[in-house]
Amino acid sequence: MDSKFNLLYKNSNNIPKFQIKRKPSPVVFNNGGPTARKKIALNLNVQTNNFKNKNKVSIQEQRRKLPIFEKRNKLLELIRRHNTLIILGETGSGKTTQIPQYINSARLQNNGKIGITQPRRVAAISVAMRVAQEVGDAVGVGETVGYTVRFEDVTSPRTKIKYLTDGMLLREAMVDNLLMEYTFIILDEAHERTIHTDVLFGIVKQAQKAREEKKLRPLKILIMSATMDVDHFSDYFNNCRAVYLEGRTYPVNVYYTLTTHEDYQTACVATFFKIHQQAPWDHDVLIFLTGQEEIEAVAQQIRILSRDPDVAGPSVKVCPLYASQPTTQQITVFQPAPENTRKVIIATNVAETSITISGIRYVIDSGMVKARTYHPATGLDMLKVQRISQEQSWQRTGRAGREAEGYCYRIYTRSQYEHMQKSTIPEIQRANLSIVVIQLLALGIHAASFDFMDKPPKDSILAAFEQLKLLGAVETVDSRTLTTLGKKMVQFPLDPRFSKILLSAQEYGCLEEILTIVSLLSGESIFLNPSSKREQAMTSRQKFLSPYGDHITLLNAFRVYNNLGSNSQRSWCHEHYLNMRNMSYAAQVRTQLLEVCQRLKLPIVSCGNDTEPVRKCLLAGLFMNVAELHKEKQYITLDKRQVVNIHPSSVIHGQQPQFVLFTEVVQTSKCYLRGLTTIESQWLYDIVPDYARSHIRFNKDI
DNA sequence: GAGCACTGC
Repeated sequence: MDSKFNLLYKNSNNIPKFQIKRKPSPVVFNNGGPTARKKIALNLNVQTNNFKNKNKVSIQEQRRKLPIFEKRNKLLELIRRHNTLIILGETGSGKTTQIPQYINSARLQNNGKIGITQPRRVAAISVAMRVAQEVGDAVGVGETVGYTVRFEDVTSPRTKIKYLTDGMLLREAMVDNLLMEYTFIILDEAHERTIHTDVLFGIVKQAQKAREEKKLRPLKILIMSATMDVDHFSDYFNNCRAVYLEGRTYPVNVYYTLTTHEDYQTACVATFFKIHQQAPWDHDVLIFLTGQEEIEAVAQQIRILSRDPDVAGPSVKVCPLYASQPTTQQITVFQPAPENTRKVIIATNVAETSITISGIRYVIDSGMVKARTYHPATGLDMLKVQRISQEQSWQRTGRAGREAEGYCYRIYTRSQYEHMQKSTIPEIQRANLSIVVIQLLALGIHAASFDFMDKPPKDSILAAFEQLKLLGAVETVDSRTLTTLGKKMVQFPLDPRFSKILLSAQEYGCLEEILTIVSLLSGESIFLNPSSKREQAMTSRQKFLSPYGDHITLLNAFRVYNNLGSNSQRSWCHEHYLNMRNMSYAAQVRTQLLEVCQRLKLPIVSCGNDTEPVRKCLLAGLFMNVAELHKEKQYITLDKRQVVNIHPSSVIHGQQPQFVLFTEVVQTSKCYLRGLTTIESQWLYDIVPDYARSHIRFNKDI
């Protein structure tokens, strides 16, 4: 079998050269003996397809069949007795959908509301819809059961069970830090440790205490999580009680490689074909890799090899899967493969939490992930391929055991596994904290004294304060309050630098233009660049190009789009290789930001075709993001004196203006500036004189 | 002349 497998590479001469770096050897795994067998527990993920009433069993019957049902009374008793409770639930335990209903029908919330947070919008919406159906409201979602996410509030004054994104609850907390609307707050998927959930931990804990002290209506807190890190959670919540709920998962046989494999991509391909030749055709395979380019390359490789006449096994349907993919392509992942065809999904970590696919019996785990890390010392974001954590590896493994006993092939040795970090570093410890710091200040809290479950690095907090001080949001780095400007900035759902830009627009008379640019920067890129049609894409968009840079180019494209009727927008986007989804998202953001501006009574004026006010205004918030030409094609940032390059995707690439402003720096193979606008150094002296004097002169002295 | 994981307000 192994020698046969080797043959298959000899005959395949069609493979693009960048894909196979060396001749692959077969990957050898341990035999997956009894010790490798482990029944694992996972979080509940939203699975809309599971909600379908397959066997015409009534909804109530389905509810009774959930593992959680038998524990209903015991759970209610515990919830009654404890003010804070941790609920650990395996996948399919039904905790997300059932517990709020149990509380509601037992009238535990005493005429108050139950708020249940989710890290993702789709989850909040789809769970709410399902629960509304279960509750049996004739009118459906928006009555007893509702949801609130950005751009959408489907609740009524009668809503008792409200699903919302964690970011949304955080916004609500900024209006009322005691969260008086709720008698129950359920923080679901707490193990994911999103930056919002982490801040909410401290907020709800504080609200509970404050309400008790002020003899107000008590706040009950439930923390729901997959089975990890229990002690850590419990320690933080004053040693509160934790209960465990069984789920519905199947055993997964786990295999490790016997030797290390640096070329994990090729090892994944080799392992796939090993499985492919043995497993029944209807057992689908899920491969975890790190990024778009890598996924497309491996997909291509598998397609080519599977057509090789020497390869045994059924046909193969290859489905790449990553978040930035057009939705139409993502849909194919959910469609079952035709008869006698095996489906192989090659995915990033979207498939770990956000997207659940049925039919997976095999998982191949590269053990790698691409992650973003913020470095406070340089202010740079770095995107790096690194090893996953042990928790993450079990999350991936669990994807094979959703419907039946499964298999997981780990492209790393047992010893490598044992050397992995136990948990993924929480986002709050590796992110730029300026938003968190300003939001906490809006609540009168200094981030350095906030009760975090895991404290972010001191340097990150300090860097955030220094940035806020430069922007004029705080007086000093010790401030516990915001300036008048800071209070306005925090109204916007934006990075403080962008809020500052919006608030400066009045001075330059260009709020119309700035609203558009900031909205476009809030979402993903509107430019499509299919590798096969790159030339056409570039020429079709030629007319939007501005010599002043990427921001003005974005503005030009949006202006045309926005003046079109809604029925011609789609085809126009298609013609110009623009992403319609991201374009209309930006339009939605723009509407929201416009509302905030109107609330703040900012005059909505336009500067017409003059770009100078727009560029100056951008500089008012992004003055710490300026680079000066240093030598041939090389720039140096004024702020931290980093050597940087213009990213080739920029419209400025190829030109060498003396000074540029940028929206972000990302380090990949080099340090690249992305999102550029040309500026005059004199503007810096006019807008931020102190900053300009200290930084420009300093740079010249080198 | 490179190529960016994933969320969210």
